[in-house]
Amino acid sequence: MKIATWNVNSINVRMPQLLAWLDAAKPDIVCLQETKVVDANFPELELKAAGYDSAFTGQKSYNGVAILSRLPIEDVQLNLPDDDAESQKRLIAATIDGIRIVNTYIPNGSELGSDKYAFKLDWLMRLRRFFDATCSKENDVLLCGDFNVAIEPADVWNPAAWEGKIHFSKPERAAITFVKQWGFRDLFRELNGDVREFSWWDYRAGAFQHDHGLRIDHIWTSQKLTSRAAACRIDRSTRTLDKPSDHAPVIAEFN
DNA sequence: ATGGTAGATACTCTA
Repeated sequence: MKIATWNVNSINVRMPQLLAWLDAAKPDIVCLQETKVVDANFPELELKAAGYDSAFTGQKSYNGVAILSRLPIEDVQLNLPDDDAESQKRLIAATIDGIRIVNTYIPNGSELGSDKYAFKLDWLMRLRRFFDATCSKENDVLLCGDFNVAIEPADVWNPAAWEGKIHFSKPERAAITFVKQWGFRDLFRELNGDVREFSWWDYRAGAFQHDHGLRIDHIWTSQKLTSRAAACRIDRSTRTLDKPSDHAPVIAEFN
């Protein structure tokens, strides 16, 4: 069982790359973020023709998340429980092959002290409450997506320069750690030790060419599911393509 | 010191 997460930064722009990548990487389940399309325009039929069912929730221009799967998608849940119809589309959950999959596009936060930063911290508290209220850590649970937070220094190309900046400030790291303490393991660290690999590189200033990146795209698993994990890796190949997403896919394999 | 690029939209915002 192969499960991947990828912030595609517009599914419309990335569709040719997504289809080619599905064909090459052959994941069973893919969680997408920043689809940037309303539901009426989601390319459901093209993905079905490629062998994937989909569940999605999107909005115009910003945000938007989707789950693609070769196996049946059950018990789809959209948004956090206290969201309303106007809320930003940042969470979709579903059960596939007995695994509760929770796909999130955690708010960027813009800059420390901003309204968006406060929204990010609050969103993370609400995400923790979502797990307390709706999931059991005795089950197979997987949380993945663009977390917009680097957890530890090894997740940052220049930790000294990034300390206290957006994506690596102490309040963000404390808030995401509180989510983790629900009962998750960071699967990439669990399986790869202290290696320095990144999942996102800014489009500007040749960041990818210099490997000036952050590891902000994550796959976290409950203890039960962690024990089935065989591999977790970041697929940098998509970042070398013409007109790439700024994020690379992260792929986990389970026995 | 506050640029650099990309995407969607509509003459700017978000990342």
